[in-house]
Amino acid sequence: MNIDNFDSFFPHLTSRNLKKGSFIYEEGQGPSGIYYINHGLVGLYHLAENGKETFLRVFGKNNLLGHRSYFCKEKYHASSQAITNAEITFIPQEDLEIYLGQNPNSLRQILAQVASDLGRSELRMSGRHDKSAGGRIIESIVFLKLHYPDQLWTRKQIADYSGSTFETVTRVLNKLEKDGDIIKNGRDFSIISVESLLEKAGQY
Amino acid sequence: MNIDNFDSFFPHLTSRNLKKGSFIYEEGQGPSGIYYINHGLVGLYHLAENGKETFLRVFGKNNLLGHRSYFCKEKYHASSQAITNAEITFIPQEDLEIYLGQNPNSLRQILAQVASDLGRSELRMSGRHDKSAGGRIIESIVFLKLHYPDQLWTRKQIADYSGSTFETVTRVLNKLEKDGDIIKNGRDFSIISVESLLEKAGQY
DNA sequence: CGTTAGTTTGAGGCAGATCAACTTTGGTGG
DNA sequence: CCACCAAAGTTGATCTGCCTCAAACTAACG
Repeated sequence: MNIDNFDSFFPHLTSRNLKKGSFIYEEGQGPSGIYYINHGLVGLYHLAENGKETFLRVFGKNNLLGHRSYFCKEKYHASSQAITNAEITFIPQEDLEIYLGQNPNSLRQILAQVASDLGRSELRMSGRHDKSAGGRIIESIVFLKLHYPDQLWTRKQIADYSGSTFETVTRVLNKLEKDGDIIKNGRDFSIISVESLLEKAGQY
Repeated sequence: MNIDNFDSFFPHLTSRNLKKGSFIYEEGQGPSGIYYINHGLVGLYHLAENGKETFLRVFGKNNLLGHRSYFCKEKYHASSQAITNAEITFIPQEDLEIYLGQNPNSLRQILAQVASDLGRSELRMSGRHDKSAGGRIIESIVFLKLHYPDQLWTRKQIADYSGSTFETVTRVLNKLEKDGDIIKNGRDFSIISVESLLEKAGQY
């Protein structure tokens, strides 16, 4: 939860319904406010010229979106896209600043969130070199499944999150099922033991 | 500059002199305040169990250090080490909170810094997969040399910053000199044209 | 001027990306 | 409810960037 008492503070703002796959903003644009996710999932993606995608962050119910660029006054460094159908509310700069003025504690909460995300990002960056692809894939499925258990994550999404390819994700998933760490059903799968997986990720 | 009027606000705090190579804090410890760098350079490093190091961030004169962990109430996710002889001041939680209460704008400045660092970190993470080692090395020497021109960066430091190895850095540097983009003198080198380098980084 | 930390250069190997062909899933509309 | 089909997943074969290992060289400092 990133904003306290959202509904009571912004009763005049209207939400927008997004279909799965639609974009909220794109890399290079400049923010004029921030977004609040009423429900649904949104992903932040960086797309390189050569077509390679990196899945940077996931945003869910009650999360803020677009706040990083807003607070450092930069253009968006990545694009945000609805992973599921979603409902979001845009909070224009004017309303946001009034809210921040009346809720001095909220800035501290946002700072805590961004600071935590920075740590996570730096550890993921480190993992790109001090861990194998398999280890990163295991950590990624643990993260994605634990935080968003109801979501069916595709091999491509797991690959883009872990810094790998969907073929390699397939192979790792097959091995994990053979080892009894996960159970596949259809395109989805469920984790048998998080502890066992994380232990295996370290060995990789 | 991360803190306005540092000297006038904390006249009672004493600074500490650090020799090149000494550690300020280590991964896993919990912060009880933050550090202010009076002068010198400090590096933030993540060290993996298999010995691989990642050079996460550089801190220079008047920068804050250790603020990320402080504000999200996490343990340090990496270790900070003096790159040069340095002088730093520890600001205990108590003093810091008084300062923040009297300078509401400072929190916003720190948030802007952390938000900017998050963007940079995520783009570096993306670059680990959508750029070649050569491209990342070129971007790294441009960043390090432009921001800290007086520092002699070793091949190892450039490698750990770019996500590569010092042998590969050597080879890239040799090629860049052959192409006339840099001039080596001793262990150091100077950049002839930033534009030319960045263009080359994209092609890699 | 000795020492050591840093650099250079070459050779070889491999993790995992890439390419390709095929199969399965699950949603859609008739 | 079934037939269809696009999207997602599987599997195997190949290829390569750059990491790793090794050995010699050199700058820079006390």
